[in-house]
Amino acid sequence: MKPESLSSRPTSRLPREESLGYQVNHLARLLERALRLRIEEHGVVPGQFAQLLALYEQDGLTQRELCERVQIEQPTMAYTLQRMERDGLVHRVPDPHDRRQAKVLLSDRARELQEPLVAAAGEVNDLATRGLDVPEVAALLGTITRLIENLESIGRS
Amino acid sequence: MKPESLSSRPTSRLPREESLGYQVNHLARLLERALRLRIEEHGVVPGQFAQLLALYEQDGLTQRELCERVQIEQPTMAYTLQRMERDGLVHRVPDPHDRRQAKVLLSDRARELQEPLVAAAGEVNDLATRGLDVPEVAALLGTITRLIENLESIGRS
DNA sequence: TTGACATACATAGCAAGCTATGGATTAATC
DNA sequence: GATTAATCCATAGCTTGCTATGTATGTCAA
Repeated sequence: MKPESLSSRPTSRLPREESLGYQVNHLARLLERALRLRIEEHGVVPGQFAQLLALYEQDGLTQRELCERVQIEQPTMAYTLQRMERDGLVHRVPDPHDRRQAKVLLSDRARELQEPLVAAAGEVNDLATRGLDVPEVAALLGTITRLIENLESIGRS
Repeated sequence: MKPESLSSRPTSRLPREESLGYQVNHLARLLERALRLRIEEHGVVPGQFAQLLALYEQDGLTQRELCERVQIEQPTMAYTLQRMERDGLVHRVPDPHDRRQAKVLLSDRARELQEPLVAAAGEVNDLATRGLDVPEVAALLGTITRLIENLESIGRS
């Protein structure tokens, strides 16, 4: 009995329900929507969320450091930081020792949002994983991490 | 020993690595990139992929029907179909019985792309799931499906 | 010290997703 | 039959992601 990987199916058909890429994309959009509904009252949008989490861990990172931690390309980060600055979540302080870069610092408002934002993310997680037991969720996160490692390793090989 | 769900953690910290939403978003972007690199030679982009799969299953769907199958909002589909028409992948034939709608039909070129596109998706799936055994991948897809059902059910409740 | 390379950030242009809204056509109701 | 409601699609405006490219600053070597 052959393993029958997804790519070795006999015909050229590929139902969406069996397509990993489609399912992951769909899930990502649903999670983003659920998060958006719970954080918009705080004037935050999903694309700013990971940046805020990173700055809660360590404030004053540079744009480059944020890119590495959040795993977002630099131009995307540049625009996101512009919107976050516009929305009063961060401000940037030029580094006097290296005028190419600037430290990104949380505003007071952003710091006050930490609790409700993390709570909102927890709500979404709980909602999404309703009916699943703890090992199942752990297995999910573990498998996702392995896929991410697989996909990131191709750039480095 | 308490279950300790993601939302009931003691502090207000939420490492990205433990955040379901972040990890799923990250994985989705990596899968999209891997697919893009493999299909761009055929003049197709990731956002057109699910639509093509749906039309390979059944040609001549309306925009509305495509939205339901691909689970994309109607305005997004409208723009994507415009680009697909521009790129010579589909054309639209007005329905004489209901002038509000039109059937979306695959071009010859699009039909010829079915084999290589499905092969490309298979390659990405195999690459992403390298080192995982078949039950592990099946469990992943099954769990993802359950999360999708959980998140979709909130709109209907 | 200066010319070449490297690094940090910004900008342009595009894709792909969303919500909100509008216009045209069909269906339903009075 | 006329009005109202529902349906289908298009458009506007936004966010979030990407690649490609430009500009300014810093670094290093000749």
